[in-house]
Amino acid sequence: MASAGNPSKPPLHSIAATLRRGRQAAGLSLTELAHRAGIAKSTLSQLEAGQGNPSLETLWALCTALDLPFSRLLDPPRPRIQVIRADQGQAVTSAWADYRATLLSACPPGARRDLYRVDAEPGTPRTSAPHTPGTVEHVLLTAGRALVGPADDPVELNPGDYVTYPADQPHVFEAREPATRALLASEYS
Amino acid sequence: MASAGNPSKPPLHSIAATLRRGRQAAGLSLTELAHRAGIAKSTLSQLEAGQGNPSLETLWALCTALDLPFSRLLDPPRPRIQVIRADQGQAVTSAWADYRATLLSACPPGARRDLYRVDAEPGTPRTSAPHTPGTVEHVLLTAGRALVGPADDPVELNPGDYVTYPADQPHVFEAREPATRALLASEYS
DNA sequence: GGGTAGTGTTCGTCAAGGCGAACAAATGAC
DNA sequence: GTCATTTGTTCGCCTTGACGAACACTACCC
Repeated sequence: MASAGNPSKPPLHSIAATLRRGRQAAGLSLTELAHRAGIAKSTLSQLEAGQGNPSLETLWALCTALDLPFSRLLDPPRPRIQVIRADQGQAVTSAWADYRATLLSACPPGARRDLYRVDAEPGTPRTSAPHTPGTVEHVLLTAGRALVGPADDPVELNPGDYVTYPADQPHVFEAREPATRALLASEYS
Repeated sequence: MASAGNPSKPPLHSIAATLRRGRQAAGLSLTELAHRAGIAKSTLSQLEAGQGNPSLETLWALCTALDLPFSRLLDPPRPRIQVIRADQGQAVTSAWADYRATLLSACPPGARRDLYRVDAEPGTPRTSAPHTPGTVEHVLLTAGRALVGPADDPVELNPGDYVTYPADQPHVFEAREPATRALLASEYS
């Protein structure tokens, strides 16, 4: 069968765009980033122009300098904040058993989602500094009550409620009742 | 200033191991894979030996030939069934607020996780046919009680308990109390 | 105006990666 | 046993990526 010629080209332009966005988000000049990464700025310039065929060392140096996970090199754009209340969302029901599954969020290609269980008590709200660019958080409240979301526009959640929001900006988790619990998925890639 | 010298090296040996495992899993000889990927077998040989500094084109060609997502190049092995009870797991606590986050599962590179909310009632258990190979499910029980996991070895869960198990084999979700709820993450790629 | 300190670009040089042939080592057919 | 065939390795040649200087350009200060 021999699929000898493989015409698939590496997504150079995606990588170029990712690098440029990453660099600008970090507030670095091309010269500065090249210096930190230990590569020539000419190399970086060509890369951001979507030209060439960079070596692993070059890509890796840029990733570490930008504090980007390597797998983040080829990625898409952004999402926004969204709430699905406990009684909302389109559910998939089972024909045989009394079972309802509601799709809260399909995972975007290439993304990674770490899963956390959160236990919080009323008092000082927990405010998080912005994570790396592109990070999105998902919260499903399982018990209690909480104010969750972007620091400047949080959402009140009751048990069963779900919210997703960009986490590359300041965000907050404030328990409103004792023994508040949630599942938190941090999506970052 | 000037973090000029960046001593961090690309994980060449991880990539080498991944490539070798991928190739052997596909049942390909070094010659055959090199031919399919359109690269010289000498190049591939050196790569699997953990030497050199491959170019993006080379790595990309190998990924497409092996049908591996690019981000999967530097990855560890596989998971199995695991339970983290409500009071278990190592938590990250906040210095200021009464907030505890427990990492349940870090997402493997290249994987995708769809998030579902499940509502189930006692009665006939819901049994699922095996999903595509490599699929893993994560369940965090939020209310009620349930028997969850591989059909031949399910686990009893109480609120706050977490379980993960391979879903490319028959598995079950059986509510043991009315108004049983859970978050289900389906990890499949 | 000139001078300076930034920006990101283009160019010539050099080292290094990729290629293909030649190689050794293991296996199977006869 | 010999002859094939396939395995993965090593080697010389050539292409090419990375480097660094020189470049054009802008902004700001004096």
